[in-house]
Amino acid sequence: MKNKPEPPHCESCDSRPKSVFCALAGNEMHDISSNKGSSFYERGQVIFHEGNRINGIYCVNKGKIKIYQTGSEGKEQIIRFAKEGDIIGYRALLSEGPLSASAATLEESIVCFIPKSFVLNIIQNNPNFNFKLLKMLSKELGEAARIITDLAQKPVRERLAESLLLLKNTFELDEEKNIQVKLSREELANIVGTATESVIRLLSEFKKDKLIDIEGRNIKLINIPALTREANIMD
Amino acid sequence: MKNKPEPPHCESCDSRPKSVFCALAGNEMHDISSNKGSSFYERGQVIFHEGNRINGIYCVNKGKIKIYQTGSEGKEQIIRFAKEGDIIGYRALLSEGPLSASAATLEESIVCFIPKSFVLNIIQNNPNFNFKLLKMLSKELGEAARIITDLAQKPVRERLAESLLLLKNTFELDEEKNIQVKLSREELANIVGTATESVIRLLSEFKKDKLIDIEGRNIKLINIPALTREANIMD
DNA sequence: CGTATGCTTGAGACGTATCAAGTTCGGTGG
DNA sequence: CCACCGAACTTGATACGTCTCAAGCATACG
Repeated sequence: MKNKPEPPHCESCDSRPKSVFCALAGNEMHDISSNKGSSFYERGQVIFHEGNRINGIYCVNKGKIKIYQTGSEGKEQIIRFAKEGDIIGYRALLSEGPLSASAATLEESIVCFIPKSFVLNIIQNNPNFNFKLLKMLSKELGEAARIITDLAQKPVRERLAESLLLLKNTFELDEEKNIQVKLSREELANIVGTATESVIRLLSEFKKDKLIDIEGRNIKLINIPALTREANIMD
Repeated sequence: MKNKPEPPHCESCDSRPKSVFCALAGNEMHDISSNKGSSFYERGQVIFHEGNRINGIYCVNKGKIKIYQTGSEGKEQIIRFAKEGDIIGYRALLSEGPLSASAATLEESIVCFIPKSFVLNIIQNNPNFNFKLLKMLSKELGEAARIITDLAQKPVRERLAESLLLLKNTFELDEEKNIQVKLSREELANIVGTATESVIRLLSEFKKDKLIDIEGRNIKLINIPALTREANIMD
C-alpha cells in the first residue's frame, strides 16, 4: 500500500456519478475530497482484514475488489465484489463492530479512504444520501438471501453457471463476450462454494457443451441463454 | 387473517422499546398508531408472499415468524426469523422492488401494518430512526455473510449444531433449557439447508451424545459448550 | 534453466440425498 | 371416549454428487 503523490479529487472522479456519493452537495463533496486519503494497490493486496476495526469507509476509484470471509478451516469464501464507484467497509462502520470480512484487490486498484466523522456527518445531515445508503443495503440484503437459498439447495453445476452470470452482470463482457475480470480457479471455487477441482471439471464440461470458451483465466460466454438454463434460475 | 376489533396501540406496545421505533418522537408514534392496521394470524399462516409488492412494513406485536425463500425446486429455505418488536418487509419497501421472501407465522401472532407513506415520512424527518435502520440492515448483512460462508463450507452436522445455537440466541431458552420455539423437522432442515431425514438422524446423534434432549418438537440444550464445539464456531 | 505456482486429470472415499417402508402423533368425527 | 385417518416422524438401504488425495503437466518468473 503506497500512498500516491496525487490523490484523485472527488469533484472530478469518474466513479462518483455511479456511486452513492452522487447525492452529495457541492460543499459536502469538497469537504470529503480534501480530507480523504488515497492508496494504490497491486493485484492481490489486502485492503482490510476481517476482525479488525476501521474508522471510515473505502471508496473504489479504480480497480476490482473481492470481499471475502475466512471459514473455520481457513478456506476463503467470496461474499461479493466491488468495482469503480462502490464503497466498502460501511457495514462495519454502521454496525460499529469489527469488520466481518476482508477485502483484497483482483487487479491494480486505487482506493480512497474517508474518515468516519465525515461519513457520519453526511449521514446525519443529508437525508438523500442516507436514503441511498438504505437502498444500497437493502439491495445487498436481497442478493445475500438469494445466495443463501442457492447455496443451500442448488448443486455445484448450477451454482457455477449462476456465478459466471453474476460475474457477467458485475463486470460486464467485452466485445468478444469475455468476462471482464480475471480470477484463479481457486477464486472461482471460493465464490461457488466448492473445491477447485470441481470448478475445473465443470468448466471444461461447459466448454465441451459450447456454453463457454476458456483460455487460461479468460472466460468467454458464448451461449448465455443455455448458461442461464444450466443455472436453473427462477422467475 | 382476521382483523382484530381492537388493534394494539403503539404507545402501550410492549415490543416498542425493543424495536427500531424506540427512536420515535411522541407525535410520530401517535401518527403511526392511529394509521396502522393490525391482524391476527394462526400458526402456519402466510403474512406475505415472495414476488408480491407491498406498500408498507409489518411490525410484529406478538408471536414468532419465519422469513423464507422458495428455491427453484419448490423447497423452502428459511433466511431468518422475526419476533416481538421486529419489523419485516422493509427490505422490499426500501429497495422499491417486489418482496424477495415470504413470511409465515410459527405460532399465533399479532402483526401490525404501517403504510409506506408514514414510514418514508419518518425516514426523511427523523435522522435517529434512520440511523437505527441503517444499523439494523448492517447487522443483518453481517449475519447473512456468515450464513453464506457456513453453507458453503461447513458439513451438515456443524450447521445443525450452529442452527440450534442460533435458535437459542433468537428465541431464548426457558428455565429447563428448552428452545422457546417449536419447529417441524422439515423446518429445521430448511434452516440448515439439508434433507429432513438428515436432521432427524443428526438430532438423535446429538441426543445420544448428551448434547441435547428431544421430546417431539421440544429441543432441550443440555450441553451448550459441547454443542458450540460441535458447531465449530470461530472467534 | 530451474523452481514454484497454478492447472488438470484420475481414482477412491465419504457425506448426504433419495427412496421405501414402517411407526407415532395429533386431530376429527362417530 | 375411542377409532380412524392423514401428516409428521423415524429407520434402513442404496445411489449419487462432490471432496480429497495423488500425480503429472503447463506456465510464469527470477
